[in-house]
Amino acid sequence: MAPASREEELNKLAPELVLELKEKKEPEKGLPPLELNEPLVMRFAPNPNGPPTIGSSRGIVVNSEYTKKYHGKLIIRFDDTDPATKRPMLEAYDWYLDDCEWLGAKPDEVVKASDRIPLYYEVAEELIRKGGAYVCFCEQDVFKTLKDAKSPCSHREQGIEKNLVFWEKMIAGDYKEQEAVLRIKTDIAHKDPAIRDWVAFRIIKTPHPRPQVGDKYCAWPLLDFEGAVEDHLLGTTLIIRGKDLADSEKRQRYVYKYMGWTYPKTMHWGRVQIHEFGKLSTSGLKKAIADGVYTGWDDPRVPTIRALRRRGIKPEALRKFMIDLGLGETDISLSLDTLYAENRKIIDPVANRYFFVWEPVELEIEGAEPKIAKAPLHPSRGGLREIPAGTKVLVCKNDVDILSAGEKLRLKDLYNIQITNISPLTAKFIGTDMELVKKEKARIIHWAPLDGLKIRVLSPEGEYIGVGEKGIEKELNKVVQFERFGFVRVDSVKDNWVVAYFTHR
RNA sequence: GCUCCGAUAGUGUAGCACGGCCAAUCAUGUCAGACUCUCACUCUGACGACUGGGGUUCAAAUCCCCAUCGGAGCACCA
Repeated sequence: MAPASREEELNKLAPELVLELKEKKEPEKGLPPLELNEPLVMRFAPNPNGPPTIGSSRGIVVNSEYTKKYHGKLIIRFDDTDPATKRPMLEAYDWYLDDCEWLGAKPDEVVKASDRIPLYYEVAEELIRKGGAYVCFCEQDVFKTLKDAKSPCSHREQGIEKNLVFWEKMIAGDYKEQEAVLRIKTDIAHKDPAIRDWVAFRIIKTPHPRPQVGDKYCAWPLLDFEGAVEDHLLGTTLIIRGKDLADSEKRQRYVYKYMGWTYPKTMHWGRVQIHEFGKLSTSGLKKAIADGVYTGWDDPRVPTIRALRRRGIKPEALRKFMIDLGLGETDISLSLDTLYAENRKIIDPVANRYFFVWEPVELEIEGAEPKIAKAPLHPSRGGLREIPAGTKVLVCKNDVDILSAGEKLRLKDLYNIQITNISPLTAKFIGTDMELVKKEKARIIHWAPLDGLKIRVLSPEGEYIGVGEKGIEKELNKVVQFERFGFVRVDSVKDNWVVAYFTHR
């Protein structure tokens, strides 16, 4: 039976079933719905060792989307507990807050772990008293060998009193780096080696970059401990984290069990790799910027939110892009095309159009009088721009390269010409009507006046230098479309030069 | 070596907890056409996927097992 007639038949027999059929087909768009039996509290927890990247934006957007949707609370927590190897950048704290706000994800609460070290010390001490943690003096490789053999080290059962003494000495700074750590007692024979007696605190004598903290502490918690305590203290009810941190939950649950706390719900997502940027770590970027490979954290070739902003990507586009990715545990490798398509839908209706000629070539037109072209600022909204054309104009080298003598062309919004010579490039005026384009299918190219504005466009693929029509300088900080080139954001105007950042085609 | 995940079109995603509504959704992409004084936008159409093999079942993308492939953890990084 054909589906149509089947439905008809069913309609006769049981109309209510047809309705049900239609209803169930409607899919839930975007993020999966949450089943909540308590108020939602979520946190986004970056290490501010660089500015937020496109990857960070996924965390920011998804957390904020859920807390908005379910009237929850959004916390940003800076996990800045490593003053040495992943040293925080002082400026990055504000960059995060700024980019969050730009993304429409202003947090309800901001917490810096480096302000809260004493709280972690309290929990550590309690854990020691409960017999859930011990100070270990084993060298790293010695402990690893024991751990791999599922054997406890001699410090594991040294007793609570001793541990308390050692711990006091640890936080007092009596030990050197590498000399002692505080371990959480889990199950030394756990089948998963990643879980066995993990380190909660180590000694770092490098001062913290924040002047408020400086050299106040030399026993610093590791992520698993700091995160475990904070998630409880902050009342987090749902954690979304990367799959790479999935084992954290198994480790942290030991702390929660000792302390009698309830572990939050968790969700995970896979790694994201972006075709256009490849594998770039924050530390790798930092080095490349220091080496002068990139001009800074907002260089258009760099995968930071700041760079995207500078290029004219709108926050709504980035949000939608990230939400549509959903919450898969699969590692994904994606292209920014979808983001660009999303952004284009937003900017196309509002971006004014201008001519920009890159790699300009002079074209002399015989028989034409100087004229002022009147071109629409936008194809469907009102407004005209005026572009003066002399007996010479500039055209793109790309267009010239495929030209042959005798060819007829339309200079957009100006008039028709016929090429008389390629080098030097000359043409003659052959009229103004559109018949040429309509009937003879002549190509239409854009152009720029000889005395136009000098323009530099910075794009991920490199730099374009050329000339654009006057008026572009009035679009500072706006996104416009350079016709037949693409969208750009006008970044600066000075000394007769306009610098624009390429958005996308 | 040990331990965890995951696998739907080029890309991303829906469907998978409760097997039949799936001849598999949506977006993006590509191609073709329409519109247009832009190679933009918009519109129309086409293309394109359940990793493989077994099993359970009347029925499997969905449940089970194995294989393959991919990712991650086993740090005094986050």
